[in-house]
Amino acid sequence: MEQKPKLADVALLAEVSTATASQVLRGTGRISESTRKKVLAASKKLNYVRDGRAASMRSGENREIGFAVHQIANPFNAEVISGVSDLLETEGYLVSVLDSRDDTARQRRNLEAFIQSLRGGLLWVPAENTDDATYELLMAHGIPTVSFLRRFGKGRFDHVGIENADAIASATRHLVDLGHRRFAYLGGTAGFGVRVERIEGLRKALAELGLPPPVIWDCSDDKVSGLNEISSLRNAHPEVSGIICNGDMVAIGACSGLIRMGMTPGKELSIIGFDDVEDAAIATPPLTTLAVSPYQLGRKLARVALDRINDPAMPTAVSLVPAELTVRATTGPISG
Amino acid sequence: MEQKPKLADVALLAEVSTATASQVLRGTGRISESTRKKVLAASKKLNYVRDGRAASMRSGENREIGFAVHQIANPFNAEVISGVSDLLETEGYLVSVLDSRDDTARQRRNLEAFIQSLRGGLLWVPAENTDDATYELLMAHGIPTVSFLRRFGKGRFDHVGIENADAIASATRHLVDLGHRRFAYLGGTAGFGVRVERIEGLRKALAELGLPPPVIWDCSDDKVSGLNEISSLRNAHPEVSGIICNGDMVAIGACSGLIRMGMTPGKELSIIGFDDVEDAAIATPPLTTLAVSPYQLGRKLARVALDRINDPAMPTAVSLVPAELTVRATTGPISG
DNA sequence: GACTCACGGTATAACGTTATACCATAAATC
DNA sequence: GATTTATGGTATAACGTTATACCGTGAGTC
Repeated sequence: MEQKPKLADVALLAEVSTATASQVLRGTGRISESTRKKVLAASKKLNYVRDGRAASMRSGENREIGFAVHQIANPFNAEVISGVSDLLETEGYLVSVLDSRDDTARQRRNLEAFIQSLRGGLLWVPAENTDDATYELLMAHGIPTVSFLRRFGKGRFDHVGIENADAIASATRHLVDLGHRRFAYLGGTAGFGVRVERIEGLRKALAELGLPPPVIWDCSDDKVSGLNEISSLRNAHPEVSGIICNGDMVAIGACSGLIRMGMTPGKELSIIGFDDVEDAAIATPPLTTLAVSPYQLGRKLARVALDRINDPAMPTAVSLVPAELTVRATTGPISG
Repeated sequence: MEQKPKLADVALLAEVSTATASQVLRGTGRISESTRKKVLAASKKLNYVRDGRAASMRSGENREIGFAVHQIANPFNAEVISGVSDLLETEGYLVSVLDSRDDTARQRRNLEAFIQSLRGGLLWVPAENTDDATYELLMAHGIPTVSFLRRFGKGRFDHVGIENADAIASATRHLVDLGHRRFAYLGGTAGFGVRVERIEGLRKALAELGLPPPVIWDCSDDKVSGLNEISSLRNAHPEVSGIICNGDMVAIGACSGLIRMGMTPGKELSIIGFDDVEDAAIATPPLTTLAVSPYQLGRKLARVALDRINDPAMPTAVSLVPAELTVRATTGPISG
């Protein structure tokens, strides 16, 4: 196989200068139709692909966007990714995903390597307990960055997230209407954005209704944890009948756990998830949840990123999208 | 904020040449301890991060690896990704993920953009119906590539996959021992690697036992499809009692479907999945499946890629890892 | 004291693009 | 016919690294 063709090879074959070839391929519109054709033919014949590194270095443009998530396995994130890339791809960007697995050290390594290639932008779900230094790192290197879901500090980056407090308030009202009086919040680990806001919302909603504060029960946001933790929670707090979960996966796990314990979600205990991932509707029983459309959320995120890239001087902003209570089978009137 | 510092700035501050600064930062070991310290101090003080584009362009090295998958949402893939990046990160590589969503057009766009930045390597689960041109594209640009799971042509790229035929044979024997005589293969769409090999394996295993050929029932590899298709399959082929699925997700969906229809997986019908994703063990009922450790598979994949990168001249090879029958609750003796 | 040699530093030319400024030529204007 | 003005092409200098080849200096050898 021959050497990788470069612009000079194309120019040579088309009998023009590299400057001309470059203009044709970039479509500046300054080149006559006849030479345009020659160059395009030559490029095609040689199977030319430009070296994006060189191009980006010279032009200062880079149409690659990174999406650094805390957990690639999370189906919610997977749907967000679809929304993000559908929008960005139509604008000619390439979206690639980095996974920190909520490990700050891994996240740090990933971001350091990412920064080196000076890509066009970064969408970022910060890992839990991300330290200031990592934020400084990103700030210092001036890559347009949008934080997502988990917010840190204020006004440092653009942010796209969920109206957590409002959502939780509507879930609480729903359960209270069904007769529930004692609540727990299940899932998530201490200290990070969404969970803090949600618990705060729950506390406030209960206080306003004159009800006792909720039990807070930490665990990771996956099915297995939900399955395991629900029995401990039940044993420790038998008075609790309304459970609001940090995510659908924990909620689904918790429902499986209840079934294993011989109970029925929506009868002895009511459970509400968060997100409305695809599985929520087809779980047995179908899960009552706070629905945010992850796909639409992804599109919103992409839009914010594009705006930032196109106008880096704009003041940073926070966009919150609402979550809507979707009642299915895991909530019901209190029994006994 | 000042301009982004470059190597020249570091060299200036350390009072050495850029050549020296470069050598220090790369650790060639040719520079005296005293100047080494000066340079490192200057670099730290300026918060210098090298421009990876320029470095890669000049040196021809690029420690970024792309992993192009057909479906990022698939939990199996998510676990593979963990294995891949755990191994590659220890070798100083950055792994980023591209999602084709099994759409050949999107895959094409992604790969074209990917190639432009001339990264260090590509791990690739080809989308279904990937055309020759896309393979040519990758061949032509000489990026070390390893295909994964889905094989195409022969010997063009290194390949890492699963011993599909053997696995299916053991699943078949298990079901036959339980008394099942009529089989179906559920899930996957026509014409691609793993499915072809598995169906072939099933055909052969049944033929050797003197049993009738299997029913082939196509559908996408997700829960919803499994849930929906199982009833049509049941109606169309009431004689079938042993179902082998293309993946755990379809299998779990099919089990949910059976339950909705008032049946019990492992009684009227036996169902076997493939992969052993995390959900398989905690599904209700727990799923009998052909277990491949996706994490270990990922490490194997990464290993093969590294070997290829380190020795591009080596002849291409195919590595197959076995899948092990893991009996849980969705298979049982034939009833009636 | 002339010769070799290792050591540690540097000047310089790449890598493959694109932005800029410039220069022909032909057409248009008076 | 001289002057302006589009039009379409090109030479050249960046972008920020690293590989190569080179060159002092001082120590070691005979």
